[in-house]
Amino acid sequence: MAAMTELEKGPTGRRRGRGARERILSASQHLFREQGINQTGMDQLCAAAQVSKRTAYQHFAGKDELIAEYLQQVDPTVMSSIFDSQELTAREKLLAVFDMPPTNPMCPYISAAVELHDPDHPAALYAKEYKETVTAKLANAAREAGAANPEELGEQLALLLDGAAARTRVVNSNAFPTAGTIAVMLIDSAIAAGPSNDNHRETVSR
Amino acid sequence: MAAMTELEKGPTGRRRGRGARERILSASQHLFREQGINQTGMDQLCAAAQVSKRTAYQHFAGKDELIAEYLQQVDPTVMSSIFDSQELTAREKLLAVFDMPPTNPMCPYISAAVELHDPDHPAALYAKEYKETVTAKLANAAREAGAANPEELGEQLALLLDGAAARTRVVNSNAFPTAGTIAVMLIDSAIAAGPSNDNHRETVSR
DNA sequence: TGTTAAGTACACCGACCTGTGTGCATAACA
DNA sequence: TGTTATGCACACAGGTCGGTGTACTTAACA
Repeated sequence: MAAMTELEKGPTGRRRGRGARERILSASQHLFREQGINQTGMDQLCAAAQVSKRTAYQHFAGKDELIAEYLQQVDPTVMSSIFDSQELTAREKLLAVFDMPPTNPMCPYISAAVELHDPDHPAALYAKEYKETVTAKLANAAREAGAANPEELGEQLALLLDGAAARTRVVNSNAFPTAGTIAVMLIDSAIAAGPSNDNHRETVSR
Repeated sequence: MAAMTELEKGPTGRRRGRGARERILSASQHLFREQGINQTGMDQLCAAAQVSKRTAYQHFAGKDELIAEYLQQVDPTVMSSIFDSQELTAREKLLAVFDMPPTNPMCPYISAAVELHDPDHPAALYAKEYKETVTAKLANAAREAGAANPEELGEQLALLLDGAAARTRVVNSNAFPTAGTIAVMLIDSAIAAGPSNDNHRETVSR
């Protein structure tokens, strides 16, 4: 509602104008997540961003392009607060991803892929790319933690994440704790099986 | 394409008319799954079902009602071919659910919940109900298999299922084998921990 | 054969959607 | 201060959507 961020008057500093683009993307974060992409019209979005429709279409070639940029702005660093943390051990990183939510309605990447329903849509391609990046980061942390098969563990944990997100949406209870429980089992089992002999942490493998 | 079922001329036997309702629901199974619910208009659906639009709206109060009935017809028995099987042990039942797909694009229940985006939509309520039924059946089979905590194992396996479905959609590779691998671990671990002492099969708990 | 329920053909409505065209205001920078 | 990119207000085009009204044919059953 009245919590329309603080850039209402625009940052006044970007380039020349009054930062309409930022407001549009900011509004899309709210509306696309809370109402869905298809349920949010450009008129409503422009009104919420306090931007004229004409301006919106000067910044974005069309709604599809806006959707793609919206999705890219959801988490541009791909959970770097977890994976680039200096304070967490690799094992703690693997578990931290299950403590993030309850984000709003659901993982925006799955939502976008389902709502757009076109695997070739730029946003759908980015969603896939994002998921693959997360999986790779999980695999890296798994390797660092000394897992027997880091790629496999990464894929498994990624699946748990997606399962928790999807299930939380359909059924109406937080499924992340359950996913976390399974994750602990998988991680401990994989680490117990070990990579062979040596270190279990501080093996920065890349 | 030309594979428009076999009831083109209608079953000729139902009640009086020519079975338009069945054709509509049959067409919705194809179109809603392959194109999505929002992307499928009533005009297209009626054309595919070879039914006049007027007739469609005499059978269904509106698109929402049609969606709900479509979803209820996807799997009315809730995987009874697995759970009511006489030939499968309880443990085999728990694993069999991961061998079903690759169904078309994705679990229709998750799709519906995401696409409709209204938790109170009749179809969304049914999706939730369906998922809860599956979870309960998994828990039953888990108890029958002698799992330490059947409810927990049921919830865990259900989460794996949803994760595999969602992930298969976003990333573009079949995630069910990975889910199955995790399932084996969880099941064996839960059974090893045992309910206490007695039987590991043929305990028809309901 | 006649009655009646079921289905048909097709034009049409209002709402909403993405996207434009145009003329005007204004903030930023030189 | 003047220039120019940036943004605004607003009407409107063209399309699609869900849903309806009307007058008709046809299939089922008595």
